[in-house]
Amino acid sequence: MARTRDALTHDRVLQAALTLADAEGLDALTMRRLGTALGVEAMSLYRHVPNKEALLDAMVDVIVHDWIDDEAALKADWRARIAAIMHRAHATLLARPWAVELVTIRPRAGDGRLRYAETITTALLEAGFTPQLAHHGLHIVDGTIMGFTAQQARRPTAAALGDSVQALYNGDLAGDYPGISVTIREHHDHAEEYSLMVDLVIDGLARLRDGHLPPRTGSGASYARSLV
Amino acid sequence: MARTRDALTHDRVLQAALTLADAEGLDALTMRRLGTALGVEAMSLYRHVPNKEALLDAMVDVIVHDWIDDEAALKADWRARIAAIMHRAHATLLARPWAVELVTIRPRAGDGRLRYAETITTALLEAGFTPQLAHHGLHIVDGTIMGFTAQQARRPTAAALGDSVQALYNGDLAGDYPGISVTIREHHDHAEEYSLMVDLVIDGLARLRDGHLPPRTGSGASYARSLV
DNA sequence: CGGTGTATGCTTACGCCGTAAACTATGTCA
DNA sequence: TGACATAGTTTACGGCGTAAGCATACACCG
Repeated sequence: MARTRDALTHDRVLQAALTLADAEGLDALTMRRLGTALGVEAMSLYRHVPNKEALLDAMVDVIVHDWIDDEAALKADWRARIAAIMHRAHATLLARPWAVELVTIRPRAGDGRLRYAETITTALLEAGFTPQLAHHGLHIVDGTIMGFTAQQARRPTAAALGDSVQALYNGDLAGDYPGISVTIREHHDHAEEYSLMVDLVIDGLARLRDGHLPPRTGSGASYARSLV
Repeated sequence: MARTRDALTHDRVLQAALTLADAEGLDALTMRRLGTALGVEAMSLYRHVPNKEALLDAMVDVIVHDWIDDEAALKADWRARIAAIMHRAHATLLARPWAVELVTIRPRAGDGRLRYAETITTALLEAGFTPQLAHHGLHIVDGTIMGFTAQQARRPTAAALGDSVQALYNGDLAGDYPGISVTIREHHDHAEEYSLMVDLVIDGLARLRDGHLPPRTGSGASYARSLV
C-alpha cells in the first residue's frame, strides 16, 4: 500500500503528535490514538519512528528549537538576546504545559537543544564572559527557564490542586501556616514575576562577569553531609 | 486475614515505594512490583492507598518535607536559612534523581510541601520582605531549586545521552556549535555551580528587598506575541 | 466458649499500553 | 511482465492500573 498520496512521513507523525498533545495532553498521546488521528494503524507509525521515546525526544527538540526562532531578537545586545530566549521559552511552555514534563526530564539532546545551548553560550562569550562563566551562565539560564516555568505551569491546574490550597485561600489554615496564608493572596502576575526573575538572573550574570561575587553562604557540602 | 503481625499500613507501603524507587527507579515502581516487595498482591495495596497517583503524591511530600528537616540550620540568619533549604533540596534530589520528575510536575500540595513553603515565606517576611516580595521570593527559590536540580540530575545519565554530546566532546561538531564545543570541556563541579546560583539568588533577593531593581529588559509580552 | 461483624488481603477480570513478528498490498523499475 | 522494495495491516504478547467480588482471621459480644 505504498500510496503516494497522503503518505506518512516522520514529519507528519511528529506534527500530529504535537497537535494531539496540544489538544488532549500528554496522556492522550498513545501510539494507537496517534495512529487514529492520522487515519492509520498504530503499528504503521513504526515505519517512521523507531519507538515512542524517540518521538518524544523529537517533540522536545521542536519545542526547544522554537525558543531561538526569532532572528530579530537575536541581533540585539546580549542582555536582550538572552531575555528574548527566556521569555520565548516561557511563553512556549505556558502555551504547551504538557511539554514541561518532557523538556525538564528528557536528557537526549537533538539539534534543537544544541542550537539553543549554542545560542546562549555564544551570546555570553561574545559579551566577554570567560568560557567557565559562560558554561555556568548557560546552566543558570536553562535552570531558570525550567524551574520557573515548571512551577508556573503547575499552577493553572490549581482547580484540581487539592483541598489544602482551597483552605489556605479561605484562611482556614492561618494557624498552621501563617506565612503563606498571608502571601497566597498576593496579586500574582506570572509574566511579571517571570520578568523580574529574568532580569534578576541577567543582572546577576553581568555582576559575575564583572567580578562582583555575591556574599557566599557556604559550599553546601555540610548540608549534603547532614543528610546521611 | 487481618494478621496483626506485619500488617500493611499506609506508611509501610509508602516506605517500600521509596525504597523501590531508590533501588530501581521510577519505572520499576508498579503496583505489582511494590506488592511483591511487600510480600503481598498488588490489589492489597489499595486498602491503604486510594490509587497510584496518591501514592506518588505522598512520596513527593516526604521528599519535600525532608528539605526543611534541619532544625539547627533553621535558626540562623535568613540568608543561611534559605541557603540551607536550597542545599538540602539539591542534595536530596541528586541522591534520588527519580524524584525530580515527580517533584517538578505534581501539583498536589500536601503538608510537607506547605510546610516547606511556609518556612521560606516566614524567613523572608521576618527579614523585612513585603508580602508581595516574599511571595515572589518563594517562587524564585522554588523555581531555582527545581530548575537547577532537574538539569543537574539530567546530566548523570549522560552515558546514554546521545551521540551528539559525545561528538561535542571530541570536538567533531566545532564547526556547527563553536561555542558549546569550547565550554563543554570546562571543569564542572555541580555542587560548586549550584552554590554559586544559590548565592546569586539570595543576593538578588536581598537587593530586591533593598530597592535595587535590576535593569529591566522588557515585559516579555512582546515575545509572547511573537509566538502567534 | 461460640458466633458474628468487619477489616484485610486475594482472585479474577477488563481495557488499556508499547511493540515484535509475520503478512499483504502497492508502486517502481528492469 | 515480473521481481523487489516500501508502506501499512494483522495478530499477538506481556505488562500496566484498578474495579468487583470473595475468603479469611481477628476482635468483640453474649
